[in-house]
Amino acid sequence: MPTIEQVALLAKVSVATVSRVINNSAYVSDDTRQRVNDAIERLNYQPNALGKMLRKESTQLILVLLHSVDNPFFSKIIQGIEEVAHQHQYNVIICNTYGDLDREQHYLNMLKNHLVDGAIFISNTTSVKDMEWLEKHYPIAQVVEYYHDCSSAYFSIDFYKASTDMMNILLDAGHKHIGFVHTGSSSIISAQEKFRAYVESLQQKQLPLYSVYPTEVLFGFSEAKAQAEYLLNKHPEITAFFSTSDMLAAGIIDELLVRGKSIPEDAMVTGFDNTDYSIISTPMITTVELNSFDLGSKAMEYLLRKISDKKTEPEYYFGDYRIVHRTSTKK
Amino acid sequence: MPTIEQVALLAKVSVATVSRVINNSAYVSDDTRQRVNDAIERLNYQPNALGKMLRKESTQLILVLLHSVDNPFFSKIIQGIEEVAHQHQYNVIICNTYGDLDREQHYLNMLKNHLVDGAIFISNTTSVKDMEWLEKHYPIAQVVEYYHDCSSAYFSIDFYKASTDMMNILLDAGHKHIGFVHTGSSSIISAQEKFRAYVESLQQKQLPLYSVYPTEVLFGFSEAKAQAEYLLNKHPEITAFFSTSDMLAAGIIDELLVRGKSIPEDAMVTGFDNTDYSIISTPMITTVELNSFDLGSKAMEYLLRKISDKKTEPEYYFGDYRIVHRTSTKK
DNA sequence: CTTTCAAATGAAATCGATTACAAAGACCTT
DNA sequence: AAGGTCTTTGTAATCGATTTCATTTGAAAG
Repeated sequence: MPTIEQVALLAKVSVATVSRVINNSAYVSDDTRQRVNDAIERLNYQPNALGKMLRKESTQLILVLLHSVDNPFFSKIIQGIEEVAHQHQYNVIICNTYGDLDREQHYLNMLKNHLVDGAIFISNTTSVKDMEWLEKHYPIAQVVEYYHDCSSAYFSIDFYKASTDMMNILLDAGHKHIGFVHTGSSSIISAQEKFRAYVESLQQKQLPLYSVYPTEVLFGFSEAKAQAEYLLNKHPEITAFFSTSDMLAAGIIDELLVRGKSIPEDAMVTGFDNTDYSIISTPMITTVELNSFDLGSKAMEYLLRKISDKKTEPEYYFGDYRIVHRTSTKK
Repeated sequence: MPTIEQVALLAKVSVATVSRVINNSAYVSDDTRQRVNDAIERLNYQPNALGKMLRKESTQLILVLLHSVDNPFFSKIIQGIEEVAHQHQYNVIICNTYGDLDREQHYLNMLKNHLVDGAIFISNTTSVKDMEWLEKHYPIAQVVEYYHDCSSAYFSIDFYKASTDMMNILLDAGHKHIGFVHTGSSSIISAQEKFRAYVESLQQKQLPLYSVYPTEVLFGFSEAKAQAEYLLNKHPEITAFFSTSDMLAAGIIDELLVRGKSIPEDAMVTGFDNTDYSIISTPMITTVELNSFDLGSKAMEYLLRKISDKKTEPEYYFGDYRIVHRTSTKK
């Protein structure tokens, strides 16, 4: 592994000159430039990134923490982040936490140890208190999931409003017995807001609530199917389901079909996120589409501002969304 | 941002001693240890990772390059890699290339610049020649996709054999007109082997081939549906489809259902990878399940051996697979 | 009372780059 | 010819850690 020093030696110049050639940072005569480039070529020299980063006190690296990449919904967000990052010569590092605090802390050390210049949380496990502390010391931003009582910046959508819109579709279609299906952590803001919208929509019309207390199991087709089965056994009067993701909607649909119901005639179902699942499912699922790419890029742009100027004030952004009407609710 | 020097100053010891306390690497009296820890606490000191890495000439970082995290099939592989990596105090960095060579090269600089100790390619865009060169200079491994004429290690499955098994299911069910549907790059080994199995299975029985030349579009539901539509219009005699992924199978199924065919009575369809798509689809899809976690962990274990001993010989591993029989082929 | 060895600590080199500063030469200008 | 500017290069400090080597101290052994 050749170093800059060996290049300098071979080219018979100082390391400073080699550095100048590499970075094109100052006057170098054509002759020496040639010699240096030859030496670089001959030695197959690759500058050591660590040396550079240490000296520059900047790594041009951004950490993205998320539950797990296997949620396809996250993919577009990441693309948005990457797009902006690459435009500014930043590289993006994606790390899976699997909702495990230890693992998250472990990866967060990259931030604390200055291995990355900033971090974006797509779904956080860290407590509000720790987030607040991080916000004070490092450039960070939250995407989709966030803490309302945390001063750190976030880029999300108004889940309450979107969910209320969804509930209105079911209510306007005349449904009076609407079930709520959710699996996964109930501590995240999106889950809370969706549930709040469900509850308040029904309470305003004095309609009954049907929901199972969220299990702490992960977003799953089978879990949703099981919840739907449980609810339908207990309350056969249910004719519609509001669920918090497309995958769950698919599970509910499966259960309804097994029971011989036809959709949307006998029962309606709604999903969330407009993932591929909503198209693959038969019938296709009515769902909420967020501009996730936009959320990712907006967050990254903010982070860049924050990195270059520590005094940048945190921003709080709610992006657009639209409801995609499909067969699962459309007669 | 406090440095080790400021800690030393505050604790009235040398930086060497602070380092000893942090790393527990040599004799330190209880008294000074206490003082150092107090200073660390008071300054809220976090050691700078770059300094450490530079000196140690090891970053404990592994780069994972893949097309894009939005292919859920990759998720289990990554989990396998992470599991082993974390056991050995390595961190994993995931980077999306989107099949873009420039982007891949860009990320590969992390390897060339010694920012990571090794790399795993889950789906590579780099040419065989470049891979061969990388193999000579850095610890690398390939997972799932690989180059047969490249000496670098790989961990995959025998796609030809698995695909032949699949074809036999369709052939044994009596089908004589079987279509092949594939979208995405045809340069990857899995696509080639699957296609080879399709062709040879039919040729052995002197049966006709039905396939569209693969478009370079990405793995898509709609593209698969369009291909099925095209093939069925041209060759109404087709009664079965062998497709290279679950998502594609879902697209084909959709087209068949639109045409009023019932599955599996009128037509059969097979997928690949056993992703969630194969369960969500109605009917559920017969598919091939790989032990992806195992492939990931095996690759990571090899990489660790290679890192600690450059002379480790490359390994070539074919993992287990099993066919999951579901409604799309089961009468 | 010397010798020996372990424990405890610090000074300084080192990892591989960037960059401030200094200095020397070339080329004009007046 | 003196002074100024621009080009070109090198020396050495610096980033923040680890680690080698040397030194000191104190206790145990002879």
